[in-house]
Amino acid sequence: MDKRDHLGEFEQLVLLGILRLGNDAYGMTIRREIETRTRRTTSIGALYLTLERMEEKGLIRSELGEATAERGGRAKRFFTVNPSGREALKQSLHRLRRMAEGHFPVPEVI
Amino acid sequence: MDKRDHLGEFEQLVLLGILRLGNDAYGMTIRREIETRTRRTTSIGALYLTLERMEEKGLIRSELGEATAERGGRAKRFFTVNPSGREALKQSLHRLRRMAEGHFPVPEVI
DNA sequence: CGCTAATAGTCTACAATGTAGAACATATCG
DNA sequence: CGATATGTTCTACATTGTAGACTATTAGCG
Repeated sequence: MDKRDHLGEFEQLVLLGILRLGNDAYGMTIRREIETRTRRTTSIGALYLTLERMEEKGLIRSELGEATAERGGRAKRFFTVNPSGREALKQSLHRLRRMAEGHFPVPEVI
Repeated sequence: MDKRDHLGEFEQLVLLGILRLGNDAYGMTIRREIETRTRRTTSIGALYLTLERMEEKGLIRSELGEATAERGGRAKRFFTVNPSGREALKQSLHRLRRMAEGHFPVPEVI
């Protein structure tokens, strides 16, 4: 029931970032997406560490992309949200919604 | 700009709980509100510690109520959300909204 | 070629938040 | 009084969040 699947605030943002980037979600783009949309700075280390931890928990998965294309270029590591990650996000937003409703219009989730 | 005012997930829930309880927000009721609305268990220690920390940060304030009324009863400590707490909550939900919009219908904040 | 700039990811150390549960306080009721 | 109910404090530790230096890899250019 209470599977200790609580997501931190940053984890929520990262999951949402991956979802919105679709098949182009890797470290750099996820970071850019979060910074431009939320106007909040993030350190690259914080991001990768969070990705790492969420992958260990099975919320997301990653696969190395082939070589590169443009200028600089180390192989990219693309991230995808797993069903359990989607579920955790859904639950997390749902809890927030239940607490906010009636006071703060809150999001319908998924 | 980026005042490191990031709220954790639990902090968001606690702030919302206080807001929704109005003038009857104290430890026990806040806890009950969160548990019944989100179906998530909380330890009493976690709650008070979070309240303590948010008060130190100036997000909320508290005042001791007079004696009691019913059965058992130690003096209650009532909590109120300060303007800065309201603002932090607003910003926090806004960030989430910006990341979710287009994918997850998200809350209009305040 | 060999160097520099550009893009991307790893590692380490530490701060802030989250979680539990026992202990303590205080009042009512029988 | 002692058992019971309500409420808060304290202590110890786990999980998340944050930074920034460091490493890796490739394109462009003299």
